[in-house]
Amino acid sequence: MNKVTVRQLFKDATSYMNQRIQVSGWVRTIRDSKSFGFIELNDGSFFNNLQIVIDDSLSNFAEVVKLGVGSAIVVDGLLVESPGAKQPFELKAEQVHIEGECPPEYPLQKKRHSFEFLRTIAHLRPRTNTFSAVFRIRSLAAYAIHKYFQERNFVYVHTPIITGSDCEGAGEMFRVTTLDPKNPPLTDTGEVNFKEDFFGRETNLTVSGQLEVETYCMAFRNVYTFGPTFRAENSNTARHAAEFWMIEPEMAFATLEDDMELAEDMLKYLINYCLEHAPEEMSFFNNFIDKGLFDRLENVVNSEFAHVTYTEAIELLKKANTSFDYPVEWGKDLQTEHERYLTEQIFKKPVFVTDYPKDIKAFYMRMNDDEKTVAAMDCLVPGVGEIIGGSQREERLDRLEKRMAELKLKPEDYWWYLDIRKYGGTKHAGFGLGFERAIMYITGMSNIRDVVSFPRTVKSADF
RNA sequence: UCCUCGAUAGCUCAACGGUAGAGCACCCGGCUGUUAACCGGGUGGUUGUUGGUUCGAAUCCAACUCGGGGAGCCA
Repeated sequence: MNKVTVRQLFKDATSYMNQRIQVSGWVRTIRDSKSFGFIELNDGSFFNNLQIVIDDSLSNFAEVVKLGVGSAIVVDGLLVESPGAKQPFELKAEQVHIEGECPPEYPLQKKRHSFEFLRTIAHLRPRTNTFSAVFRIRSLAAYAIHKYFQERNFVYVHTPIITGSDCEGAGEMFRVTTLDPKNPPLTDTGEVNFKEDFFGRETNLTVSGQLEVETYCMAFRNVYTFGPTFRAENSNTARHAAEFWMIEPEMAFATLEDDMELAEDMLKYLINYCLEHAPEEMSFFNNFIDKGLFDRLENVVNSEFAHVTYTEAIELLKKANTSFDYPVEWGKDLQTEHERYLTEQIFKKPVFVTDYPKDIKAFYMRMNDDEKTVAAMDCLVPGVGEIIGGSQREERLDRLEKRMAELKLKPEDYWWYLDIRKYGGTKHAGFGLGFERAIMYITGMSNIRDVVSFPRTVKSADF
């Protein structure tokens, strides 16, 4: 028997029309009458279901009709054109083999469930329309990111997950240790003695691969990391997870302008790739998750991103005919409401805000000639706000050391990072894109917990 | 961490100080082209936890737990 996936059928129905084929998958719903019935079968290969027509000529008709939603079956039958309006073709079953029954207590019903409930059954939710679509997009997007960078000869660098650099400054870290928490070895002064720990020092899960990837940038010119990162921040929002993936490209001999060009181009490529390669899923999101999704994505893909300096943005916000909850003032970071006003009301498209005051940005960002601002950029998009943050890095050793001293960072903790400036340093720039936030933006899903297979958030690490 | 809303049947919700209910799911029956199938009947509850107020609490109060939305921090 010719084994076929539902994807093959939908992509090339004519090759299989009026042929005897075998499909296998899971029952999404059964509608039955006295002597015939219909099964909606999803085989995982494609977003849409295949309609199976069954009748009492089947030896096990009575048994098949009683199958619960979620049952696994293998069907032999004839592919025919469907008289029904909702599907182009259907499979007239000649034999239905029951692989795995699904009892009535199966939590998924054929009606809509709340996302909150589905989070409690994260092991079953990929079987629903929404999560099937989300995780196929997530898979495609991950591939598209590699494809984008590989086609441009960026080298993929696996930066470490366990890191000994405890001062990346990007947030609270998760400790990695094999010491017994009830009885740790102590030093003479009564502190925990990490010299006796597995690595002989304090180690943590990485909060960013940037510092490490910068070192490979000085060897391969254009590089990127794409992997998990961890933040032990007590952030309780729909946009934060303790474990998330980041894309961090880094380019040598590049300026902030090159950096923004890359960010804009990559974002557009990513969106186009998903629209092109998962049209069924994307239409589903546009119809059922976020009615304005296509308009928003097309606006991003077809517009030149706006550019504005932080200082100009402050002026624009001060002139804005709106009262903000937080005051607009040069030197203070832009609040969420300010960012959204800029991108949604003033520019109505993605916008790069550049050249922030040095005091609200990281130590490694390149000092501008005005000595007050640094060559940083945030990319703000309508609907979400900040999606990308990047900068040109400070390549001048003396300036970097001076800045670190101001911030009371110990040079010995960064000896290898400073070496990069010492030995053939060049100007370079990069950015970080939160993968989950990109997926949220592309799908219209509004909670990060619903774009991660098994999300880890504050007080929650089930599965 | 702060503000705010919420937790009632397997799911989605109603009942707002006086007998805990509906739709869906599930079970039984009917139906020869359904598509969130339809029609009839039925099963299903320690009202998140603990304590308090009251003749009486799902309902009012307090604490806790968990969840939603917003904010901070950020990606």
